[in-house]
Amino acid sequence: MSGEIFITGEAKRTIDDRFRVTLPSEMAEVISDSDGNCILAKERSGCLSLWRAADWQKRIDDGVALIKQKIQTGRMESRWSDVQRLGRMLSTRYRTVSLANRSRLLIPEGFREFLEVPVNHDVMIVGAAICVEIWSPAAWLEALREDMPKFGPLFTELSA
Amino acid sequence: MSGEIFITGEAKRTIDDRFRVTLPSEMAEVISDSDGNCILAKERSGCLSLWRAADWQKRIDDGVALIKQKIQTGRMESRWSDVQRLGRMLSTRYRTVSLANRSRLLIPEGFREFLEVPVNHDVMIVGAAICVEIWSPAAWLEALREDMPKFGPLFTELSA
DNA sequence: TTGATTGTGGGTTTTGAGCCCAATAGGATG
DNA sequence: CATCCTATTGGGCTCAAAACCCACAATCAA
Repeated sequence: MSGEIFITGEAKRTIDDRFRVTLPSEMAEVISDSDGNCILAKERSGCLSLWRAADWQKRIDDGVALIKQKIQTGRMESRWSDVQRLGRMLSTRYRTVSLANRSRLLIPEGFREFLEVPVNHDVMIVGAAICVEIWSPAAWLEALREDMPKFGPLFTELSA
Repeated sequence: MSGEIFITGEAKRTIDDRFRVTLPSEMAEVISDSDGNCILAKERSGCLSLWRAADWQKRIDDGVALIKQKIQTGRMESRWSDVQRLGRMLSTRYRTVSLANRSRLLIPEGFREFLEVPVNHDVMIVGAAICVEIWSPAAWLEALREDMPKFGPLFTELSA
């Protein structure tokens, strides 16, 4: 993970009639490489994520390495959550996309239904530290309600 | 916490049609840095808070810096979904804002609905010792009614 | 080949944030 | 009481970003 980045910020955008979204320029800036390319992944229903290509690759490699190591040392039995996470990651369908004019993303066929947002409706663009996420408003509210109470403990734990 | 500050005071202001509020000059003075920047945070529905960037940093950015460092040194490999989740919550919870003319705050998109005060209506600006709070009148009354009875005991306890 | 549909790259319009200044109000001062 | 000063507020101007619109290319089907 190219660690210098830590993306935060929140913005509302609307999907135009051709399934395009304009990302906030700062986010587009950090997420895309010099050709304007990045990785679009299905995160969960109602949510897509955008990654720097290098980070995405690293994420997969690291995950694989981690699991291999655990299998070898016979520690797999108690860590099914990691296996699950990896499986999810690998089976998550993703593809490379390019941002037109450095900031306009066309949501490809196959990802549209997954996002569950109809044309000419709003999405939330959210910085998630290591990636940028695109949420349907409904899923976003749901996730907030679910995760907000965990904020304190999680912050304490991760920064310990 | 830069301990020399202890903000008190109360004022009524109205949010203008461009979502601007003018802070009492004494408060604006103490919470903003030399560039007029400070941190705006979502406190609870109906209440926003303003912090000196330096103080906020003590609370949050130190932790973020630590997490960044952990990411860089590869100590977050198995925690990426948690990092994502945390980043997401950080994104919605706060952002840095700058005060125009040293005292006028533009309430950003995303914080407006949270405050629940329509344009051209009043808010209460309240000094809360270490930060400045912006309350919707309804939430303010509610909080007062809730907290007032505790004031005596609390004051006695804290000043003992 | 033709026409419809979708992707792509512009351009233009509109919106909103930042900045500035003017008008008002109210307090302090001489 | 007259004057000055400063805090607050309202509104205008400008610029950049976002939304909107259109023209063209590519693809595919009839």
